[in-house]
Parts: sequence; structure tokens; C-alpha cells
Amino acid sequence: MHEPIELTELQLAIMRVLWARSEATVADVHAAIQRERGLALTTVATIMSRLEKAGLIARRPEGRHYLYRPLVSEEEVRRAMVSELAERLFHGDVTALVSHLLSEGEIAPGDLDRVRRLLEVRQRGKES
Amino acid sequence: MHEPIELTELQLAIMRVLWARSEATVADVHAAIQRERGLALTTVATIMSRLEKAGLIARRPEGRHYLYRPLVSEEEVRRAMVSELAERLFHGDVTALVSHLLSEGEIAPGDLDRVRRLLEVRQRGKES
DNA sequence: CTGTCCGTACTACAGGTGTAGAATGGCGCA
DNA sequence: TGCGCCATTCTACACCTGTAGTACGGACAG
Repeated sequence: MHEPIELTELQLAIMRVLWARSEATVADVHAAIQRERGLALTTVATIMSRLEKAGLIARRPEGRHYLYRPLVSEEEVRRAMVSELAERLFHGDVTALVSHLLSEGEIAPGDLDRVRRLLEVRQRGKES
Repeated sequence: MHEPIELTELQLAIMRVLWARSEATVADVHAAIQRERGLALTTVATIMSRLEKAGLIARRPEGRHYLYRPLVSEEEVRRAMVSELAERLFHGDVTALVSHLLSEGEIAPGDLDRVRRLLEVRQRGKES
């Protein structure tokens, strides 16, 4: 089925770069996330090897360095992590999670319209 | 503001017992979660001391043992963890998270009605 | 009074994460 | 052909989590 994927913020930052570029070297990724985080290049390299060992990304040799690419899509990760959270906090009841989001002042009133439209589209799509 | 609270499944299992009972000893908690997890009592005790050190629960002496109680509510934890996830995965755009939940087949079609009703109630409540 | 039992605290260890310096190995220039 | 540079890999360490054995201190029974 869908194994539980749990990515930390740093891991996600790296994955985001790979998702955006499809393939990138350690140096690319380092440069890309350097603006927000002042990490050493070796730090990024370490995390990327670990991600590779974990089977989340893969790499292929390209001249003097490696090109890394994601093995899981952003959508997969989102799905896994969201349902993991729903599991933890709401016994897997995703509707309860939505309910929480709607009820707890998490959503600006103005955005409720957007949500309603999404819902209508979704409902029409499923019923047809 | 709201500090990032990140609880693991085991930590949550313990918190759930405390939320349900308001106050409990280590033995109580151990007994309560024993059905699902076969953990040693000392394991539960360790986690609970760590939770106390982290300021998530507090304790008071009661005869020969301690009574623990939660310092954060389940609602607070839910809110913190959900918005933490929204931050990580959707740049804090909670509406995008809802959108994800509505779009990605996470919600059974039959439950969409429930969501729509929630939404209507919520919208009427805010507009009045 | 003293030994036992019970709960708590201390200690330990493996595995994961963030962090990064040090070592290595190969390519190209002088 | 040897040196240096560059990327990669190795090693290191602190801190967190899950997991639990062991040690300690006090209350109770005999």
C-alpha cells in the first residue's frame, strides 16, 4: 500500500528542489536552498545520501558528479504525510481533519468561498 | 505565538490517556495503552518524564507516586500539528491543504455531504 | 527492627537527524 | 608526470526517540 513517508523540513526543502528541476547535483541543491538556510555543502550532501539510502531519491553518474532525481512525487509525499497526520490526530478520519480545518478558525472567512467552489466541483465530478 | 508542537504516535497515545482522565499515574497510562502496545512500564515512565521536561505535562506528588496532567489541550496540539503540516507541505496555505483533501480522493464521496454541511454552517456563522 | 516490595530515577543503547570537518580519489594543467 | 582542485565519501558528534534493565529509597509486614 502506501508506506508511511515522514519528511522533515530540511528533507522537504531538498526534495522541493528536486521536484522543481527533475535532476540536480548536490551543488545545485545547495545553491538553491542556500538563500534560506546557511548550510554547508557537505550537510546537504549528507542528507541527500541518506535520502538515497532511504529510497526516496536516486542518482546517476554524470561526468565528475552525480545527478539526483526524486523517486517519489510531491503528491505522494503530501498524501502520505497528510493521511499520516489524520491517522495520528483523528484516527484516520479525514473528514474530521477537514472539519477541524473548517471549525477552528484555521481558514480565513474569505477563503471559505474558494473551498465551497472546490467542493461543488468535486461533488459534481463524482456524481456525474 | 503558538510554538511548534510535534508529538510522535507514542507521545500522543500517552497524551490521549491524560486528556481522557485529566490526571493519571504512570501505571494508569501504562495499563491504558498496554492493550495496543506491549511496552514496559519503565518505557512509559521514560517518555512521560521527557514529556514533563518538555513542558507538555506536569505532575504532583500523590502519596507514593505522582499524578500527571496535561499542560496542553488536545485542540492545541491538533491545531499546532495541523498548521505545522500545512506550513511544511503547503507553505502555510491552509486552503491548499483543504483543497488537497478534497481533490485527492482522500475523502469518500459519501462524506462530501457532511463536509458541505459543515461548510455551510461555518459560513452562515461567520456572516451573521 | 529489618527485609521485601513498589514506584521512581538513573543509565544505556540503537537508530534517525542536523551539522559539518577531514580524508579520498580522479582530472586536468603546468 | 606530479600537484592541486573539486566533488564525493567517511567520520564525528550532539540531541531526540523508543526501548528497557538496574539501582535506589521509603512504606509496610513480620
